[in-house]
Amino acid sequence: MKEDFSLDVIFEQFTQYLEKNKLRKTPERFAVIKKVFQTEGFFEIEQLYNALKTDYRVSLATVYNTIEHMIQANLVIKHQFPGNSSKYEKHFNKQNHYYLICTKCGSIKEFSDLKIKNLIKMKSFTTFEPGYHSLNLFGLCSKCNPKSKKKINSINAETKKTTK
Amino acid sequence: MKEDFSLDVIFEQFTQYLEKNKLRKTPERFAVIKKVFQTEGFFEIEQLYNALKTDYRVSLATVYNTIEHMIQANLVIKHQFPGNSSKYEKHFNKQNHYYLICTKCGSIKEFSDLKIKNLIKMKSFTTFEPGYHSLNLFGLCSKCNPKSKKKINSINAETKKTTK
DNA sequence: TTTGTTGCAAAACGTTTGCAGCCTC
DNA sequence: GAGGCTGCAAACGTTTTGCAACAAA
Repeated sequence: MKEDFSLDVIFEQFTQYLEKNKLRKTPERFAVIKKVFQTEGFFEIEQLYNALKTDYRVSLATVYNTIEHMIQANLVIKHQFPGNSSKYEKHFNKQNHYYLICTKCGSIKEFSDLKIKNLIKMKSFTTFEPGYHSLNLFGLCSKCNPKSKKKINSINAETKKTTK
Repeated sequence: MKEDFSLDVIFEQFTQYLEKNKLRKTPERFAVIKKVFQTEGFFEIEQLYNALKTDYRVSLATVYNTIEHMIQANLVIKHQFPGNSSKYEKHFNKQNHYYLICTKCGSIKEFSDLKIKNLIKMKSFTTFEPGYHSLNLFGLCSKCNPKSKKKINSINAETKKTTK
């Protein structure tokens, strides 16, 4: 799930959000954003906080606060998968999110599918304005599936191939 | 999202699960199940616990414990929508779950779409065995959408119509 | 100067755990 | 009878909150 972005553009987008909402441009906020966009894949708050602490003085409360703003500004997505703590993910512009979640071991694997994506995007509603969507397929991963000694009759095995 | 079920069948399915796993058939467990299947829509543990307490002596721990077994037995689904506490839903046999979630007010509305459902069900994976899926569309509900004084150009407004 | 934002620590909250006694099997 | 299950209360881990000091506007 590669994305093109430069920190400048991100900062710009966030600055606009801050100004629009009459919020202050504090160094802490930009430090958090920078770290988030340097992080690959999911991250948890505690993780991010620890990473930040090493070269910057921030409090947990500020990290939570800033992430919340980033969500509002459409720069971060919050996932609440099975497990104790929420997972977050950077989210440059609108994107969609497809996951295979193992109901036994909890492992999460991303996949993508253009046909599904387009079909969902086509759909419109009378009173709801869709932004992004996320699709979770719950099931058993290869490790947890008893009858999986390599499944052969896959019609279209396109995990991690269809992207972009 | 109406479902046909009788408590007997549910009890039967759960009993099978218990026996298969060498677990005991305690009255508490059946009291929890009964209450769950008498509940419409989502519920939270605290809610369920309070409802049960009025006419039965159960502990919170037992409620959590039993719900966990019901999930394993495929009788309950756990949702972790934005918000503090998990939401649960009875789940008789395999079903899928489609929601419109307002990113502003957090309201959740169910919808369904046969085309999407079928397309997703068609998909197969080399190393993953899908069970059920859930699709979350995040966006703005009518109340929170500034430019929604009744949207007219909806191509196919089929919320709550496609459900079988 | 004003007032939003910060760090800190305490509190809150949902959920999990330990344990003695109970009850299914 | 043995061992899984219960209720209870304490513990846990994440997230939120209150507040005085600080700093962006």
